[in-house]
Amino acid sequence: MLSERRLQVLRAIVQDYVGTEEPVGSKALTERHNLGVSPATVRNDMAALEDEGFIAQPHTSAGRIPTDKGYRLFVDKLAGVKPMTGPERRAIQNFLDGAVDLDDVVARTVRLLAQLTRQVAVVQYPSLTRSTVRHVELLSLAPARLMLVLITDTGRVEQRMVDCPAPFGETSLADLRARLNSRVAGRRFTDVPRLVEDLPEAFDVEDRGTVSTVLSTLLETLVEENEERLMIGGTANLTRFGHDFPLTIRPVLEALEEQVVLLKLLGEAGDSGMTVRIGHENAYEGLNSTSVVSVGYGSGGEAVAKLGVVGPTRMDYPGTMGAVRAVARYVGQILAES
Amino acid sequence: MLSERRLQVLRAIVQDYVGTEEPVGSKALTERHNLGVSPATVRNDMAALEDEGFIAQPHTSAGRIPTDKGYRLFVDKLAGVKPMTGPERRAIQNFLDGAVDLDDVVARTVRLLAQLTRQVAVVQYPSLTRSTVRHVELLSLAPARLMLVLITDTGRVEQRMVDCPAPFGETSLADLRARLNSRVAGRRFTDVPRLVEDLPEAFDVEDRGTVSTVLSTLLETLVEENEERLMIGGTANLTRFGHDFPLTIRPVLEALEEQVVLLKLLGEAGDSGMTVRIGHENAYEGLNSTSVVSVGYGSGGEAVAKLGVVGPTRMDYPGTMGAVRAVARYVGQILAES
DNA sequence: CCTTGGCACTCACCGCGGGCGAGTGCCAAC
DNA sequence: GTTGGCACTCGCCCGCGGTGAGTGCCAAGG
Repeated sequence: MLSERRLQVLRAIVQDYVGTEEPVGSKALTERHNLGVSPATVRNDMAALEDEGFIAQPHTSAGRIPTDKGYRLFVDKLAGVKPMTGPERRAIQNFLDGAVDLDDVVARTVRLLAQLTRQVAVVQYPSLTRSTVRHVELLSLAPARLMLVLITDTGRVEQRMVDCPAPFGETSLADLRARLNSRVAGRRFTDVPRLVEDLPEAFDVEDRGTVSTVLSTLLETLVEENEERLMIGGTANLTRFGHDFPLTIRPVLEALEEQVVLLKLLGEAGDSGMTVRIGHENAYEGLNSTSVVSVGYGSGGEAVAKLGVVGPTRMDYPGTMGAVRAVARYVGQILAES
Repeated sequence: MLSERRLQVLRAIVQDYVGTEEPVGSKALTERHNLGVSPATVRNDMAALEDEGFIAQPHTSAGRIPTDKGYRLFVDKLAGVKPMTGPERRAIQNFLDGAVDLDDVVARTVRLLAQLTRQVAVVQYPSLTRSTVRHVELLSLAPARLMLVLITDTGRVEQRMVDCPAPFGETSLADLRARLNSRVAGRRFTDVPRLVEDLPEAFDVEDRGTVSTVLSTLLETLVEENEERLMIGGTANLTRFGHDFPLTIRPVLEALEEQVVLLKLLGEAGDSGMTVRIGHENAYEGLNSTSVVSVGYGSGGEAVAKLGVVGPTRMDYPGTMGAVRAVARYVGQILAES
């Protein structure tokens, strides 16, 4: 176990390195933080910290920089979450309050997060699988062609074309529409399959094929994973990444374009509370020099999706975590209101 | 007027510079292209081209690189559009054929363009203002709350909530739905205002307020400009931009995040045929070192939106133009089929 | 008048070597 | 356990000359 002071030293190293982006030495440390001990003592502590793998030196006889493990300790034990200031809070709220629809909420959230953290923001659309059905609508486009429109409680709208095996009359359509809604409106997506299971039996034989087709399309829509869309923003902040650009930035940009990767990344993060993945803790190789701070958000107490930021491992963790948490909270409020 | 050979020299310079990314000198030119003249002659020609502002040298006694004006001449007079090869064509078609809905078509198009050109791709969603109405649906969510769903011929779906001034019965709703569709289905957006103008008069006095509200919401949706969304992709290709990264790449990333800027950019491009905007021809400052190649695309003969790529002024214009044109053509086909 | 070979000149690039200084590890003293 | 001293390491900066690609100019030849 590390002594209290050594933890202080680690904290100081992380803070300085995050501020200056340069390896920090023993002398500079004692000057900028009043640790109450001499550089020599700090040197001993640093040697110990290095032995334990919390810090490293890029070259012999240069200062130390934190390792992923060092950041991990810092985040877990040494850093709090820096709360937003009052003005910041108000700014967040004002900015989000102007949103007109779900797309706009997500878009604004992305911008806001990117601006607050000066990093790349990622916001997942409220997931279908955890929300409830507000309404299901069926439109007849042609005798044997329907459009299925699904409206969720988060304001999201999904539509699908349905090619029917047989013509489907207007009265049957109205009937199906009514029965369907009476069963699923207000219910959670996960309950829908069970609720509509026996629906075809209520119809004439010649309509059952169509009803089944409609139902299976509906169920597909509900589970369809690629509908877990997300929006990203603030990629311009990647230019503040470091000095050795092209090599660092390229894989990150590539990862950001692969929504699949990002979704998996967010999915791996814990379901409750804030998750911080540091450097190599990220499964995806291209993000080995980045940290991902993410948290779930939702309209009620329950998280329906996640949002977060991607930035260099050398980031201001307390500030970033504070911003992410605050934004998630306000977005949740906005969603609950609408 | 420039002699034929001088044009050849300019073409050779552009081609070599695009290939090597390095200033090209007189000797290298004569070696790599058989111009039939000696380096000395080429030097004279280069001096003339420089006087005219088509090329410039970064430092005294280095090779020449084309100026924006030089690229302009190259594109206008010297370069053709390089057609896609057979295999490329088939690959494009295969890739796009797999799309399941409009979002998917756009997403695939972006990926495809980015991959083919190895640059940043921008695809505008088919614009509402030029397409036609396929169907308008009205759903009653609550006694005084409706949802308006607009389906376009390009497969796009827009929805709006409508708060009614007074409760609106199911029969009135069905009536409105029927009348509305019989008037606007299959019509162009621009014609809709005229077609629904007198619709409220057909209803009872107590329903007219609601009908008017619905209509104005519909009209708003039709003209709403911020619905001109677009999708971008291939930003990772920015890392191949040049050597002096951060400075070049940052403003471009910023521009790409500002959809407004991009939309204006595409909007400024000519309505018919392919448009190439080179370097400072782009109004937006951040894109002064990039060229934008764009073209309209659409389901019929008419363009309903634009797509294109953003890349360094030093790009392979014939190849890029070929790819952009080919993709636009195939996307048009896909849209026409669905 | 255009083309060509020759020639002197410029200047970016590269590799080398020395001085500088921040930072370290070790040690003896407190 | 802490501190000051001290020798050592090594990355960084800077100035240096050599090299070579490329240029502009000029005089000779078609």
